Amino acid sequence: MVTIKDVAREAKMSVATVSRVLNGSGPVSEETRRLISEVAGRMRYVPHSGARSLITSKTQTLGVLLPDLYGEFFSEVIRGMDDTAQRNGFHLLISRAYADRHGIETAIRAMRGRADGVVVMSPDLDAESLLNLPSTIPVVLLCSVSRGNEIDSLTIQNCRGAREMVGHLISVGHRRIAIIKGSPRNYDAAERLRGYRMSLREAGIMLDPLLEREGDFTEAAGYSAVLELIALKNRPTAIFAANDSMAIGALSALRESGIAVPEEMAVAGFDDIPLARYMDPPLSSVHVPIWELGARAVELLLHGITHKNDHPRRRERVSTKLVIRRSTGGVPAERPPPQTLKRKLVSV
Amino acid sequence: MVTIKDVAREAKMSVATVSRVLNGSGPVSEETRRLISEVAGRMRYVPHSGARSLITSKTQTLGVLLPDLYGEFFSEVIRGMDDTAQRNGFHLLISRAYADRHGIETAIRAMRGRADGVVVMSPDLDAESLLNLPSTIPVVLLCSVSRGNEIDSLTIQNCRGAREMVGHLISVGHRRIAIIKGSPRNYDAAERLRGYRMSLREAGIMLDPLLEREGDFTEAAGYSAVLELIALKNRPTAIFAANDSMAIGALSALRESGIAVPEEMAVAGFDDIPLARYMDPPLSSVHVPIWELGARAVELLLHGITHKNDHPRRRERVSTKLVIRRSTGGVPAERPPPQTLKRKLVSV
DNA sequence: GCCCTCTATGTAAACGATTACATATTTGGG
DNA sequence: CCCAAATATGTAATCGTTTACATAGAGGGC
Repeated sequence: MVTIKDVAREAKMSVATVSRVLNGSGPVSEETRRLISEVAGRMRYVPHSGARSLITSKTQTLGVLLPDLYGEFFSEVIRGMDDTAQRNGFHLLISRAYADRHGIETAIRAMRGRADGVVVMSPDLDAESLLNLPSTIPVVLLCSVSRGNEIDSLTIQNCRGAREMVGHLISVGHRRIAIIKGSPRNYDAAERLRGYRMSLREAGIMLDPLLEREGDFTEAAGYSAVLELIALKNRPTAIFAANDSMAIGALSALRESGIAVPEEMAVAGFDDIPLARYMDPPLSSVHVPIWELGARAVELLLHGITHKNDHPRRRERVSTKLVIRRSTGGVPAERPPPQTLKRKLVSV
Repeated sequence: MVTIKDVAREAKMSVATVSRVLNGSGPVSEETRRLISEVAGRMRYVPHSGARSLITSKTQTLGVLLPDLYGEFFSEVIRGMDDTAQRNGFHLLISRAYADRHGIETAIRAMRGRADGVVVMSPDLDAESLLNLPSTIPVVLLCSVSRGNEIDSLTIQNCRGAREMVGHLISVGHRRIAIIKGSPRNYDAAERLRGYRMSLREAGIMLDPLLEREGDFTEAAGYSAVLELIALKNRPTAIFAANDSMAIGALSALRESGIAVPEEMAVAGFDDIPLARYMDPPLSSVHVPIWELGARAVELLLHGITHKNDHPRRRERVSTKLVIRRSTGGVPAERPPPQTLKRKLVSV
């Protein structure tokens, strides 16, 4: 491997000068600049980032700790992070970690000397556990919050989004509205449940425990929850699933049970994954700007890094948007004319 | 930050001994071992991986270069890679790169000193461009092959999978079978097209250029391709989409046009994404073991690394499997009894 | 008691860059 | 023509590890 010394020798210059040329730091004559650039290019010299980061104590790398995430969410959040990181000259070191405190600590520790900061996504961790992460480098919490105010955090406007969707169901006439919940330990799921209940209470509708079914964000969970719901003596007329995957499982179960959507049962989801509009009927959902979520998390992290982790902590939420399609009935279907269809779909 | 020197001073030992204890190398007395472990633990010492990799010239990190990938594929391939990497004590440095030769070269170069090897996924790049990647570290090509035999590569059994699916459509009686293609520059897409044609030829069916429609792997492309196909004077009776996303777009278009699937039109996809079984009707597809794809790519890369890139190059393909559901008709629907449903769904 | 072989530990040289400081050369003002 | 300032380049310390080599003491065979 060719090092800076090799280049220096070949160009008959000192390593210092070579370094200066390569980094554009310090004064160098135009002549030397050209000579060294030429030699370095010819020898295909590439600086060794490990060595560089040892002396500068900057790695230009961001760690990302993720739980087991499936589908579009994972891809899109990473896309947002990578776009933002690259634009700022950073790389992404991605690692999946067990969601318990020990797993996270180990993973964060392994980042020492590898990353300048870490985005930790751990929606299933309870707030206390995250209180004192043993980290000297900046940390941003994604989709969870710590109890204290020690860590920057970024979350989805879960509660508001759920409240609006349930509010919409109520506004088109539903009174018996079921929810398929996510895991009780999951922050997003808990917040969405809170929004559901809040909305019902606001409309003066009594909460019915029978209408709150367990789920775990998988299609299979949505499927079996529906089987239970339609077996009830007093069936709901609408179902709000805490995410789209479960809503899709729900649609599938309703279809097989011969229950018409939205006529006999309205269905709504959360996330607005790209496939939602291709369901039958197209699925109403709460749109989550996932790319922005990743992008913003990295921005927060970079801010922490430039301020050497000595900055007022922030707590932000990205806002959601109601997307009403046919599965909730009551409102004209979203069906753009064919000629404009392609562009619109791609842009969403 | 606490360094190995701090630990040495605190334990009144030399850095060499501390290093020996921490790495379990060289002889140390049981007493010193305990003392140093205790001190290091108490001081929360974590070795600086940058410094370590500088001297050992091992980073314990694998680079991953990906194009713009969407949905389940992206998540799942990374999951497979990360699982395998972690099991071998490696980390993943993930970067999205422009798919042109220059972008890839730059990205690979940026990996120097950061990664011990790189997995490059670049299905849209032509074979020649990949011929001489300027890399001293091992490279594995994913979903593409280089013309020479200079680089390890791993691909999907695209051609065989497509051939089998089209063969199945033929076996249930179809003669006019359309294909919605992927981008012509995409390796997977080209191979799937080849399998489609091969299968038709084997059955003595004339190829009809009108039945080969352009696509780009998006739902929108599938949607509009179907609108064109059903406008033909001599409609096909079956549609093979080169991936599931386009098949889903196709289903949506057929539904809106009031064409019954599979009675009036059979539809098949490729990839077998988890959602395929939740479509209406459940979508027949060619199953691709995505996790295994990622896992195997990392295994190949690790092999190259341990052999210092001086090993016979391999060219492997992961095998696909036909999954027939209702959208192609002709065969009993896959609908497991409710009680076993959940387990089965999750495991797929 | 001598020498040889272990075992346990320390010393110091790498690894490949950056950069403070020193030195040499040029430039220009008076 | 001299000296200060500016410019260009070099020398060497440094970052935090690993590890080859050196050293010192302990144990054992003769």
